[in-house]
Amino acid sequence: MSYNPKEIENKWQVKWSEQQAFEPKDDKSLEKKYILSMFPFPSGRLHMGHVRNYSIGDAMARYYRKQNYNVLHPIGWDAFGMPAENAAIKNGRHPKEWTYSNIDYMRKELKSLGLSFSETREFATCDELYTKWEQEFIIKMYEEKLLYRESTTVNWCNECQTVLANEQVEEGCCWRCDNEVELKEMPGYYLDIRKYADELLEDLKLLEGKWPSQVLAMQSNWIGKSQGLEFTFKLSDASKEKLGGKFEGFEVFTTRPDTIYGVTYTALAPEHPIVKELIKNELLDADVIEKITAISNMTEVERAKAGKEGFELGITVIHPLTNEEIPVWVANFVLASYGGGAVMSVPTHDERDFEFATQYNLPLKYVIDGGEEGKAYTGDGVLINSDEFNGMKNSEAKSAIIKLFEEKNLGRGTTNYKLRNWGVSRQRYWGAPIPFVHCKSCGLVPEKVENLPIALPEDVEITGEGNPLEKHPTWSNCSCPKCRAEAKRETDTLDTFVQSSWYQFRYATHPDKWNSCGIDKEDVNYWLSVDQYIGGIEHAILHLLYARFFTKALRDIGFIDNLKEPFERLLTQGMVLMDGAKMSKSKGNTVDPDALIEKYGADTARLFTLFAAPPQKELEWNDSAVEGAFRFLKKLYARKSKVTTNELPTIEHSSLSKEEKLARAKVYEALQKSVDVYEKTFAFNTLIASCMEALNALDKQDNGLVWSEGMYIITHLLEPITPHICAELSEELFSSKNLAGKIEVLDEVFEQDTITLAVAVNGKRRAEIEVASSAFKDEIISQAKESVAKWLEGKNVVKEIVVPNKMVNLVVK
RNA sequence: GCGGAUGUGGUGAAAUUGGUAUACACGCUAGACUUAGGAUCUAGUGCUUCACGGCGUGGAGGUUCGAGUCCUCUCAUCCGCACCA
Repeated sequence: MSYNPKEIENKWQVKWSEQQAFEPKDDKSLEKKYILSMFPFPSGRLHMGHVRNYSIGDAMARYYRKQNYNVLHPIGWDAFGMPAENAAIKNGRHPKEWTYSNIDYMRKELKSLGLSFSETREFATCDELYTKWEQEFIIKMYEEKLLYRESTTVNWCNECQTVLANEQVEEGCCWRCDNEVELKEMPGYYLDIRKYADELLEDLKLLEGKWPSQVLAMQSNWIGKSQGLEFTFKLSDASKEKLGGKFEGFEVFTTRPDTIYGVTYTALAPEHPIVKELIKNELLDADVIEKITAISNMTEVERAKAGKEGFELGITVIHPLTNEEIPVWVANFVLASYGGGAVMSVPTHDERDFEFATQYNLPLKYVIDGGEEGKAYTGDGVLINSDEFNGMKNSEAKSAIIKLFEEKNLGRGTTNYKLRNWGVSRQRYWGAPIPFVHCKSCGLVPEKVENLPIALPEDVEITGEGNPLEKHPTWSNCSCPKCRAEAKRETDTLDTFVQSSWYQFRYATHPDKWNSCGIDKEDVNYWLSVDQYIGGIEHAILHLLYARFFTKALRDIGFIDNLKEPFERLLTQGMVLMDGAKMSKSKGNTVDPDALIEKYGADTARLFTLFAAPPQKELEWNDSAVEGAFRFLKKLYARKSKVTTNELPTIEHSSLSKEEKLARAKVYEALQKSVDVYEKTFAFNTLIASCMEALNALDKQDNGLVWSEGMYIITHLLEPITPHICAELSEELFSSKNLAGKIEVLDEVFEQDTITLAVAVNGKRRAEIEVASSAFKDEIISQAKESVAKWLEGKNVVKEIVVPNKMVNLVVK
């Protein structure tokens, strides 16, 4: 009978499901492995990226399960989010119905790939039971002051009609719909991730060598720690008066306190309170007010593209050291959200300040020696024009000047981060409701924990205009949990990234406890951290930063014990490409996993995915290479007729022919390689190649015992990659004995009677010799010389190098 | 501009500590079997040369008996961040 993947795969998928073969065991004394592939968004159908992600994770999970580890390999659904609402708008389907029916379909697709997921630990993040516990965490975070509500400038996507977190803005555009993001002032809820900035940065060190360096670098840049001086510029008396006495001055931050004597102007962000005050009281020319307002209404991208623009505000501040009067400007490049929204400008030693100063003819004052006139000098040097600090190296002056500020109580050394707090409010329906109530007398009040979950109303109208929860006639009506007066429920929902920040703990929590707690500490102590996490690089900052933060926050508010990092090791898989471009529906260059499985079977799909490229690299799709993978499995299946015994045979190696010995050596080479591949390098492509080599070598001989041993080991090795065909062959040929436990490597198979050595003259390969493996160095050298006599004529051999088992190099003159 | 990576046949890619560069697969060429083949099998396949040979891991140097691998410089491509004071 020839290879029939459909029949085999169906048989085993049913069998595994019946046997509950992939459920983790409750016994906590067992050694565990937690293998996690990032869970999918239930978009409707699997794509090849999913197939790759889950094939990699499944190979690891199956490998460890076979080594008798207690393996947790769960799957679930990252189920809230915009696309569900878009489907509602487009096709009139309810987001909930759309989501759960997608899940049902995709669950079948996953099953058809033969993935060894736990079935009992599956959940969707839109399950009310999941929402319930998440809301409890949110309330606790509010009580512990990790969550707060404030009104500030936010990123607004008008297409999605919602606020976005900083991390969700890519080059000034919405991560979902690519619309340009606007800045808008509005209230929202924030998680204080900045409180953890330093820990998040420090703990990246724990992940070195375990996470891709690229991801570590990206996170480190994103956190963006910098050290410097923070101080207040006091307003001149006249300016104070002009502002009605409402401001004493404003704070600035600089990483270059050594250049402080070179300050010739200061600049404020258009959103700065002082600027707003000037506009409010019409203390600026009407056309200037108009222009500043125009800047305020620009998107970030527009501002960046616009080039530098600024206006003198007609107020001045006093330099804290020189007491000089310094003009204050407003400038479009000053960010409201960093360093207090104000900068001290030193055009002589900062490129950006220089450009602005040149444009508006502002004065220059050089304070570090070494540059040229008419240019900004950003290098190191000795201070000039800086009073008592003249002659000091600028690297030393940095700390000396900070010290002076601190002594005179003018300012302080401080650390600043680019990282901004995580805005988690979304003005959308399909998300977890933020469990708060607005009461006229009590203000913002968290819902009582016993009332959770605050569930979404089912009867909503989703039009894409405005917030469906806000427009719902009755849902937001409630009573205040504190005073019982009539109150209004919060209609914002949580960012979907909140759900994916703690799902790794939910999987680890035994399903029997899912009703009684969100996270079980003991279960988490046993299963976490995740031994191997696998997913796309696109989450390098977003999800992976949030999940790290959430882990630390949940620890600090008492929901988990002393866990530092959730993901011990991270593998970021490369994209699946077709014709050099990412597969996408709009480009029409997709491969449908269902069709692929229908034509070749899951094993071929999995084999090709792991064979075509190492997992970390991009994978270029190639239809005929898929055929090649299929051909190999057909061949493997056909060779079952060669097997003559149903167990691992004992073979007397020395009595074998050359071909038989070579075949055994190839088989054991693959076995030897497998540990490294499955546990360290994940270069499944090389393991598969070794198995192909082994099968090719077996084909060159016809010893039944050698064949039996070979098939026994090859099906053992490939089982994590192509589980169905291997399970089938193992059952039929070896009563599945080869799929339990380890197989020991036999060193004797690598021993050979003769060795082939390359002979090089002056490093250039000239000949090959065959010597007895017992041969002494002298014998080898004389034989080598003979083989390359032609190149030695008339020359002196000055050095002879023998590399054992490899080559001989003769150095001649 | 800053940060991270990657450059090896026609293609996807291999290559412990520096030790026979191109394993494995695709593609291609030729042949066999076939009514036929997008099936299967066999052989060949880095470039160059009639040949001996020469040249070959982006480029240029260097260290070494020996470099894809180590060092210096350089070029190209990809990814991320980007007026962060």
